[in-house]
Amino acid sequence: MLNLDYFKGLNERQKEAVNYLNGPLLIVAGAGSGKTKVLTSRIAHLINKNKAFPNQILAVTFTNKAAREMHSRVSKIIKNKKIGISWMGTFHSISAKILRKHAKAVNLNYNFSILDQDDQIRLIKNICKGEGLDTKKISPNFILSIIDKWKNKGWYPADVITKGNDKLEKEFLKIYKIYQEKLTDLNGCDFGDLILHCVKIFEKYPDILEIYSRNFKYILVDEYQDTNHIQSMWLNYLASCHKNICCVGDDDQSIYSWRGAEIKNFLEFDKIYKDTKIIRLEKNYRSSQNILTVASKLIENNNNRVGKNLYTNSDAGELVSLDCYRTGKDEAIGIGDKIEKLKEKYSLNNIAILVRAIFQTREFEERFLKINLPYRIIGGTKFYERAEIKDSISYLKIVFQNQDDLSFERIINVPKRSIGETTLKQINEFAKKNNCSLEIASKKLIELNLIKPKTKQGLISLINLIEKWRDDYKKKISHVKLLQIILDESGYSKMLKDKKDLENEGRIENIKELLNAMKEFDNLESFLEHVSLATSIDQDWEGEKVNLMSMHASKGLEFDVIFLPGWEEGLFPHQKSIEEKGENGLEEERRLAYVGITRAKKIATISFSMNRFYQGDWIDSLASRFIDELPLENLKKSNLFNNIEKEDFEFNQDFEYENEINSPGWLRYQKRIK
DNA sequence: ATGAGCTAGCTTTTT
DNA sequence: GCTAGCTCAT
Repeated sequence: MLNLDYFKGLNERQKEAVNYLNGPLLIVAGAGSGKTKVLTSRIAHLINKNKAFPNQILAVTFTNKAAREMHSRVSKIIKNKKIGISWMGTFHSISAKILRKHAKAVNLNYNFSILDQDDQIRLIKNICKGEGLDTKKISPNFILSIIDKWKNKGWYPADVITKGNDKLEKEFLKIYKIYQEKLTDLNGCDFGDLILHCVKIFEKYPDILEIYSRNFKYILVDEYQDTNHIQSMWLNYLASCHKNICCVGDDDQSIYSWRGAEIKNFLEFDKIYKDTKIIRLEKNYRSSQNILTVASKLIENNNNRVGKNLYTNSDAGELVSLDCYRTGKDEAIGIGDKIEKLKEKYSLNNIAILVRAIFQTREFEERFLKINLPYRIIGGTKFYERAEIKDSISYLKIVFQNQDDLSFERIINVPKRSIGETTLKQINEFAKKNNCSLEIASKKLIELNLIKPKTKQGLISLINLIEKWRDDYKKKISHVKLLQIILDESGYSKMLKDKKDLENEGRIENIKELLNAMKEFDNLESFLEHVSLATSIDQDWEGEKVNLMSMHASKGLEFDVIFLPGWEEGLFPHQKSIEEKGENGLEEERRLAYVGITRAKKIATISFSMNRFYQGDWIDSLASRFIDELPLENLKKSNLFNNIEKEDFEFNQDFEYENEINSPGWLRYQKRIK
């Protein structure tokens, strides 16, 4: 039976939000106001009231993590009922699911591959080469960003209107056109296409749209402030029948405009949907009064916002610390020392350091290794983006989908098979001329005896192996076993084992982890789908470790203790952000600061240093302008300078400071090395 | 085909 | 200071 307790833990506003079921609803949910609770309760309520079957509810998030979280929380409320909310997922995963069913409508096969950014760049580079474009003058990254923008606007190449005589733009459009053609040939699509193709299908085939728009009686959207134009269109189509769309978001936490997010969608929601009910959740359940006040006062400096008044019943709590250090290194030492003291009261897992740019974690890592303070870094290089993982997956993909040229190209000479640039070019040209896949082209070239003996041998062995693996796959060998076979027979394992350095050991570990992760899936197909849409396998939260991450990555998380180092002009707000987007960029940086501060439940510490070793040089830095915007009465300022004369400092940067010797971490380090 | 050596550029990165 | 990505020599 259903667990009806879900209503008890809600405040009046939250109850209203859960209860208001019919018609468009916009929930303006401040930081820590319990929006996930509202969303999950709402889903439970819909099911409980028999308003809809679980499969008639569409719940969209941006991240897999958020989707998982929502899933597990709903399952907890709806005990015993064995129902999956089948349409709960990210924009991309739900789009992929729809697209697999109707792939033919956009000239794809149901088993199309999904390209990640790496694949996209390689494809663009290829096209540029073919078109004689200098990739040094125009970076493929830039071209890709233009194409992405077009896709976000909902434009296929034919829809793009170029401005009169902008030659460069015309060039980009040409590349876009070829790019889309190539994708079709590859039987693949990129992340943008997943959503764009869906929208185009909805537009062109009302009968298909009807299946979905009729089915989705209720739609819920998380982090609505981060949607872009095409996602908003996508939602409009799906909500067109019942118009029961409930979007939750916080304009103050919109920090992904550089990925195409438009706060406009959020701010103008009630213009798109008539009779929109707006509910504000302004009671904060997370932070102490001091923390909340500091964050609120800061964000008040933004002009472009709905404006809200967060309040809390919590105690004033500790003042927010504002620490000034002499150098970045001192900052790392100081924060390390503070954590040493705090860890008696708080679990390390509940302490986080949030930085603007991920390279800033280095200084902390160095220090923490030295004092033996365990830490984990969240974000950084994504698991599935690691070379060895991508190689493994490319092998699997080429077995599964024989048109996947990108995968074929990736592994053709990994491990080395004496197949170099020239041969690859030859294969590519042959494939282009005969309109076939690279694999077929290779076979033909071998038959025609057009390849040098040594290279030929390598190529033949690869092709035979691929065919053998396809046989294995048909024989229903488990996908885990299949990858093991592939890695052994291709010589990949041997390649890693032969190269004995630290990095390669890590690679072998990663592959083991991959094999482990694969076990969670029933078959190759579902695993590959997961891989295409996921970026990381679940971080291990095991053990007691301090968390290091970017402020972006911290959105949606909370910790007892938060450190916010590096609040210096140029670094935060970041120079580039202001240069590129002016006032809007600055406001987004300020929202980022707001997100950072509001992650803290009990203790927040902001810091900056006067000197920083940055990009190979010592630079004098200025405290961030955001620091001037913080309310003094909620702050506790300290200068954590060392008692060392300036001369000493300049003569010897690596001087071991006296106070360092007394720090707990340093003492333990001394013990350890004895 | 492959590795050494040099140069340019350096945010954030849900999918 | 670091590193990715390219050129050039082997």
